[in-house]
Amino acid sequence: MLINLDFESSEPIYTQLVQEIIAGIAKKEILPGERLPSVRSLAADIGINLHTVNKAYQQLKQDGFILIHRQRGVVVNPDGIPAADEVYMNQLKKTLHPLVAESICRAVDADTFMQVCKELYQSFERGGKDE
Amino acid sequence: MLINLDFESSEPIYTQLVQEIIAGIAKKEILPGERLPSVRSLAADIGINLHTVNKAYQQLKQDGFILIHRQRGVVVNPDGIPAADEVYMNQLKKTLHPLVAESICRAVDADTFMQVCKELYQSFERGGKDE
Amino acid sequence: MLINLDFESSEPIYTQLVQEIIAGIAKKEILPGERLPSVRSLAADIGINLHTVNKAYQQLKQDGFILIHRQRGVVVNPDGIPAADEVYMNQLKKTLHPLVAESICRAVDADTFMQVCKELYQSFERGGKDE
Amino acid sequence: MLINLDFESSEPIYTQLVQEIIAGIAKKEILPGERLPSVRSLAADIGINLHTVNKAYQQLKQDGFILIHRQRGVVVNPDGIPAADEVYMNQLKKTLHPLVAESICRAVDADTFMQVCKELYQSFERGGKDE
DNA sequence: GTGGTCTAGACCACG
DNA sequence: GTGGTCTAGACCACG
Repeated sequence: MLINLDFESSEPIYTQLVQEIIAGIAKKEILPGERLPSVRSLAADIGINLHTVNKAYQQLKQDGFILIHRQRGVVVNPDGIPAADEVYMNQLKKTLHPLVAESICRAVDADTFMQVCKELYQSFERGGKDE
Repeated sequence: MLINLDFESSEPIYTQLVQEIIAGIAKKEILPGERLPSVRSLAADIGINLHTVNKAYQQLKQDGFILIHRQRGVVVNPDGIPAADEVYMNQLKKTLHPLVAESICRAVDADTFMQVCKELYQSFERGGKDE
Repeated sequence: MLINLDFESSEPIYTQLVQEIIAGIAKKEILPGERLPSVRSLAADIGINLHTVNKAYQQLKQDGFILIHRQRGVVVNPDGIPAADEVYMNQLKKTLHPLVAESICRAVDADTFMQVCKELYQSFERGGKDE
Repeated sequence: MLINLDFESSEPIYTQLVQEIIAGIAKKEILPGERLPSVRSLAADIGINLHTVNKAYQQLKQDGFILIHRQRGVVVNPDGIPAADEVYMNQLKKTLHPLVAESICRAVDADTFMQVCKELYQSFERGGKDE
């Protein structure tokens, strides 16, 4: 899996890292039960601090994506990622809301918007070269 | 237009304000050429800092949503909001990307995702009671 | 509220801090909506690192005890603490299980055990001098 | 006796092992004077490290649950487990304190809390299927 | 070797 | 002044 970080972005590094790993799982580059690099080795590989990696891992653990064994390291949740519940769907809507609002203002119609979503979905199925 | 702010959110107040105003424009509650309250009066109405409102207005101006005249005050861009260009669409894709990734992991399929988007679009057309 | 930490304990400082603050809420020394000290001032008062206080606050936030406003600081959840749900009760049972097991081995009968619990409850109602 | 370990728990394995054995004694699945498996065989059975089992046994010995003979192996204390003394009761109170505090905050009243304890006691008498 | 905890110190966004 | 992020470096428990 390729981790792609933008150090100039205002998006925190740990958030970007979280998103990259989720993308890797979505693309099935890492499967349930598979190991992720240790905090230290990933930090060294990327060239960031170990605490930053740790913060990303803690959030992924919190959200059910990974399990952290103190000894055996970090693995993608072997039971799979928890399916979307009402809380997730509401959160998703809340996040999409301003994107839809601005798109409407800028004359992007619903079909175009949905087409963009569909293509993103397909890019993950095809191996996710959109990243 | 109703401005709805969540002071407990981690989203900065000025960002929420920007989004609320954009939502108001999307719902056609405020039309091109119409005036927005002055920085001072809006700040007083909502009970937030002058700088916060100013920051929001500056960003809206930057993005082509409003014009700020020294004398005539703040108006929604009379020429309409600049239509989406390639830069906007790329930015949109980049923002949607992690949402799609997590949704895939959580077993939300493309049709469900697009249905959520469609409903959001419809909520704006109907007057945006989803806010 | 008095924060009482044991730096010799194997219990992490941030965990002790979490427990002390929960005890303060249980004793009604801090009420819903009331402010807690800022991360920095509490760290300075106790003589520990700001990150340690932050970790405690983050956990309290996670568990619904407090809200963290970036500007206005930290307040006890004005809506009150989320009531126990099934998850909490199961967690509680799981934590009590080994305590009951060892107590049985050591000839502490159910009535004595429950009496200890009752007295602890009463100590909180009386102002919690048991701490 | 069934040893049930959760390798995904943040609770150290040796602590879980200690608790499982104490639970077995509480349920009278192993009686005073009865032998426990050797360090080696238990480690092999469960599939964990020798040191982990050893650490658990050392703690059980320390707390008076078992005796470790060079030749005769490991036996549950034939004189029975040392009864609770003041030290134990104080330790128990200290452990229960944060559980009671959080339960109060979460609107679990004393009767409910004690009922949970009572049911745990009963589960041990009935053979401890709650484990 | 692994993650967990803690410290010290820095810079930043927000308001 | 507030919390958020990030770094660098240290020591520890676990196995």
